[in-house]
Amino acid sequence: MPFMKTERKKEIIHTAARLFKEKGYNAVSMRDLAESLGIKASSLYNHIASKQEILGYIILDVAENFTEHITRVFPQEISTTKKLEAIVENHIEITLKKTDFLACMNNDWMHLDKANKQQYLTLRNAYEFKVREILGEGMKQNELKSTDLEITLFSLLSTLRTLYLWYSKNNNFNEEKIKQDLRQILLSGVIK
Amino acid sequence: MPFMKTERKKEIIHTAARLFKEKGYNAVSMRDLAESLGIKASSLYNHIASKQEILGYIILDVAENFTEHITRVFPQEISTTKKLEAIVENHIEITLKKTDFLACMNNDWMHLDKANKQQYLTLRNAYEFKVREILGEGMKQNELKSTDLEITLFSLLSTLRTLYLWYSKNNNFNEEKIKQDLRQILLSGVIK
DNA sequence: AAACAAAACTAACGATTGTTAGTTTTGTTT
DNA sequence: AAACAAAACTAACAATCGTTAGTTTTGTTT
Repeated sequence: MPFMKTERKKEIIHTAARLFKEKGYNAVSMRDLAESLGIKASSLYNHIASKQEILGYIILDVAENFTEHITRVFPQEISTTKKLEAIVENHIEITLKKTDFLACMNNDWMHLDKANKQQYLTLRNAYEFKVREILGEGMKQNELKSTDLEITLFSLLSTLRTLYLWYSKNNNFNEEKIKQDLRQILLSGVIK
Repeated sequence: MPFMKTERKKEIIHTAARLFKEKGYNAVSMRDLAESLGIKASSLYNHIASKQEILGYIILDVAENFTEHITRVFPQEISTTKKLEAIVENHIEITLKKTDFLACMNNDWMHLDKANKQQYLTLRNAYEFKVREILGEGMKQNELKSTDLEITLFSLLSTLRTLYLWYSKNNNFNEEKIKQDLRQILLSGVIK
């Protein structure tokens, strides 16, 4: 069966992400993961190098998704409001498409090994920096209310980061509706 | 030394909370905990019954703090805005006074044993229900903007729950200032 | 049918986990 | 000084952890 090269690996990683989301990285054993896939734990090592590798793949994958998007939006010559809307939209999209990966990133990034953790934190800091710049520019241009920059940033990101929790509970998750509602709640509270 | 009855136990629990906050429940061994206290792991069992007991104590303690407060505020005959302000204030206070316990509750509640988990979730659901009622009443009385109730609730609670993350990073955490800022961001975006 | 590689298996390893039993130290009370 | 209890200790247990080595099964390619 040498036709599926990385297919099985992806299957393992997605199953792992689902389990990690439910119980946390450390509470999921390789035997648990293997059982969910209908194989023995040792068979996993035909496809992956270590448990750590799985975690690294999951978290850096979704972290890079965020980085990629904001790197594209940041330099555009559009209003602050438009940029923030694009960011909210991106969070919603990733929440919908990569729920398990996102949950895993939020909850288990501190269990990454040293190299991966450093890379993750670098990406995260760069992301926060860009959002901070956008908010700051909006306040400077008098497009946003001049509340404390840091706390506004924190509040915005907190809500967006934990969106997946709310998504899991409400199955009637309408992408267009939630986009409008979040814009109203998060941005109308900030926009003059 | 039979004078300190529960003093040492509290010390253990607070140290555990600090470690759990940093590394997560499952990543902290009883030997790690003991070492932080300068004793051997087996000595812990002179004071506590199990690792689970520690987690249960931490989480239910802070959960009951929230319950107690909202049970007191909920039936008061004051405006919705005043109630929400009281809730925000309480979250700030607990964030400041019980940072480690709160972080532990947010991150490790799913590692509680069956009985404690059920009790925690009951308390949490009751809390959310009361906040939902308060928001609903405010919208009904036309005191709040009529955005989607569930998503407003989610956004509010997300920010408040993860306040401790922001607090850890910013050491210039002025209680009075943050109270005002959060009221502006969270409530002014909602209040007409 | 022979050859081959992917992917499963069995069996086991050394390390670590939470916890228990039994003993000694420590400090207070009589 | 004798008695006592709190709280430390040593030593070990059964279970589980991630992982490795070596082998067999499976399915495709020649």
